[in-house]
Amino acid sequence: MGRAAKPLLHPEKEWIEAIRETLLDWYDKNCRDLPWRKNKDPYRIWVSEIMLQQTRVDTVIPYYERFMSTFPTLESLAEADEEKVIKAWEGLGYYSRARNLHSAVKEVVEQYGGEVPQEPDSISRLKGVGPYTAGAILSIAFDRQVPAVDGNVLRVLSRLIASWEDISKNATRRKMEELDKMLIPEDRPGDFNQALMELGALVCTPLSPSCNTCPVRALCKARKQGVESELPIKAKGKPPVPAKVTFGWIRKGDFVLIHRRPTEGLLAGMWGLPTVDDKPSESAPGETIKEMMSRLGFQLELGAILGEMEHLFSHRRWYVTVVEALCSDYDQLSPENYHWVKESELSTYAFPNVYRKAIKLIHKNQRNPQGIQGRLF
DNA sequence: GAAACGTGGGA
DNA sequence: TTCCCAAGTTT
Repeated sequence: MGRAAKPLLHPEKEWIEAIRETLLDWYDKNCRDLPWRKNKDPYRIWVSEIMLQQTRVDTVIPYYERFMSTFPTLESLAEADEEKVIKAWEGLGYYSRARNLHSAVKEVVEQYGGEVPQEPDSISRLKGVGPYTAGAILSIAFDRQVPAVDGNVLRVLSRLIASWEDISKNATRRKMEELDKMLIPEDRPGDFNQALMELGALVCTPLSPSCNTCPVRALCKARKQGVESELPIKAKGKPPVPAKVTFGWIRKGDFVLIHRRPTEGLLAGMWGLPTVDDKPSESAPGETIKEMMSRLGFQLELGAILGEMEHLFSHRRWYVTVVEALCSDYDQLSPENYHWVKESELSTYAFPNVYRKAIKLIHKNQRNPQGIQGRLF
């Protein structure tokens, strides 16, 4: 029995009407001109919604433009090789989104004649389409009266009704979906859902919300109670788990060796530098090279330690040692499993940001070799 | 329910 | 530097 139980279940009729009118009016005047708002092509909306998962609008825009010019239609994406799809996604992160989207689009071609299904049950069965994305596509592209509750909506609604429920909980999202259902007007479901999100992105921001310019400030219960900066309640996530890894730096002339990462786990199936998770028992560089040899399937000798760096993922903290590994017989390498790429091309492979950092580090230490004496980690 | 899954920006 | 976050889904 939270403090918000009553308003969640019984919002006043007048309040609902006022929220609808004010928010839609505000949205008409303030909605941003975004590339996926050019028309209501469900495919265009779909791609944008997948890219926008856990990702900022400004980050998505250039990827979206590039992706849409590479795969302008649902059919063109369905026909594409996965390699090409991943390539177009490279740098955006959460790569299973791209794989799931590709597989779901193929399913739409095979099972639904290329038409994005308009029923909640059908669209929700597509890979990568969860409750939010299903609601977003259905309401925005097809004007179906379906809730689309994302982080923005959770925050905005929590403040509007002064809910103290933890928005990181699944149960809270489901309750907010019920509330959203009651709010969505029959005539403009897509615009209303987008208005809620737009308000969250532009006005009702996580930190220091701009209540003085908020169109619905007079209707906001958190504002009325003076608790807008305390809401929403969100349980803190766990800090990234630290781990030590080694990158192998294997050169042949001007080229560097990359191989395909395992098909499961972090950066699954992406091309990258040979990477070994350092277990405590084999944390010495020599042991790590042995591990790398068995991974790659050919002889290697330990070279110099080229540098050390830290990289932070949302859920993992990497302490990276870059080790030069020497190969005496390059001809034994089969081209299906390995690629030789120019150092300058390396940053176009996943994960580019880490490799840019690594290359910079290597160059710095080559200019200043006495800088690296041994392992710091 | 909890953990896994990326990246880049801002305070 | 460090932490939090941004239009979540899958296992």
